[in-house]
Amino acid sequence: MNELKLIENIRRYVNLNDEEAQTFISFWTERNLSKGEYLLRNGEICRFDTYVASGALKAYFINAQSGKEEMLFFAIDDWWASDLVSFSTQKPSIYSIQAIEHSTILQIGYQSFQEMLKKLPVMERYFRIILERYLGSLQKRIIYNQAYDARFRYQDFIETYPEIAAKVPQYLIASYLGVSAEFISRIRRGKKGS
Amino acid sequence: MNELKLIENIRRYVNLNDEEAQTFISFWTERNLSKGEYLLRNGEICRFDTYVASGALKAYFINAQSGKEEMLFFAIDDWWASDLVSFSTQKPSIYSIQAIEHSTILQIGYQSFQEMLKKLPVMERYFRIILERYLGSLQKRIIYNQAYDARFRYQDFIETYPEIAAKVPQYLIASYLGVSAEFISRIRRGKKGS
DNA sequence: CGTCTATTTGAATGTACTCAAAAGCGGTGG
DNA sequence: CCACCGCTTTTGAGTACATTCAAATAGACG
Repeated sequence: MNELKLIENIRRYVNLNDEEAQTFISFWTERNLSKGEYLLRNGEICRFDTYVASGALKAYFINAQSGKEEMLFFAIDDWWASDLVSFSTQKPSIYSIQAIEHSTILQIGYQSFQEMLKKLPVMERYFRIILERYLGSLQKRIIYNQAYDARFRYQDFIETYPEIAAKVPQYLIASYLGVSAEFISRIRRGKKGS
Repeated sequence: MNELKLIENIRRYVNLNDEEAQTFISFWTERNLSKGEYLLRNGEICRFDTYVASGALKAYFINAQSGKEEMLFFAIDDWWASDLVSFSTQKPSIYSIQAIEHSTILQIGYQSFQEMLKKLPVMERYFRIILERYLGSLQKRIIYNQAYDARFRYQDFIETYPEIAAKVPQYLIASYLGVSAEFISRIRRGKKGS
């Protein structure tokens, strides 16, 4: 069931026949995370690539000065949730990933991932596309944070990611947008004339 | 000469024998850009991957509200300067890249790039590494913009990229850091007790 | 030198933050 | 079914970090 979700996702970007899909699936392991459980902790090496079949995760790093969590991204149903840099280089991650509700994930270890790519070279393309899309979203985010005010960014966020806005508490979205939770509240209150 | 610089760069990450290096080099074309010349304009498709042998380029996008340029990155000697997303997808870019001084670059077209990868599969690895490093720098930048104040970010910038700080006008660095040019000036003035 | 661009300085202002407290919401147990 | 608890959101008041606009300097280049 969950494997099919992942295959469906992949087939949006590359062609994969049923046999290849079967081979691909055999590399992955399903796992459940309860609320609050960690997928990865700051300083650890990201040893698995993780696909989120259902649930919600947050990736954040701790501000050394204020001690507060700064959100890097969210991952909900049908998204990826790994530190791609740490996974690819097998070096320690600079952030943590934690479940914010019960989640079901599919995982593949680093070695298996390499084997899988050898058996199914077409997947190189898929993962390059995923990487590029993530890159694009990071660029957009940098640009938007520089260029636009908190109100604009908040409204853009809820339009771009309505499913996340519906699931994730506001104070986490505030952190993602680089704004205080209180200010998001004020934005929502005075949103009439938009 | 400039080709050797690129080969040297590549050999920092992957092994390439002299024959492979020759093959690789044959795909690239040298080109000169004079100050102010554009490598890419917002809305155009990025048709070349570009290595900067010497000089300095800025990548920026125009804020629709204020009309101001918002810096996305700089590329100086021995760096890459392309919109990787636009190049890979062959879709229009959302930003522009322009020479801020006379620059010498090496370029490869989209089709040639694909052929080159077929002939030299080892280069897949190199370009994935470059992509990941860029990804890491974007993540760091997002985190730092959220977490730290302008003074900290400025000081981190000049420590991390002293060569850029030496070459690029302050008002462009200000834009890169998401700060006004005037405020950077004030930071520098009051930096005694750092 | 004069011109054009870049940087600095001043004064007033604004956007968003902090701290503290109150209100809302959802679940759990008596 | 209501009371209570923990967590999230809202509200208020005071404040800070950084901005804007305007003008003065300082640098670079022909």
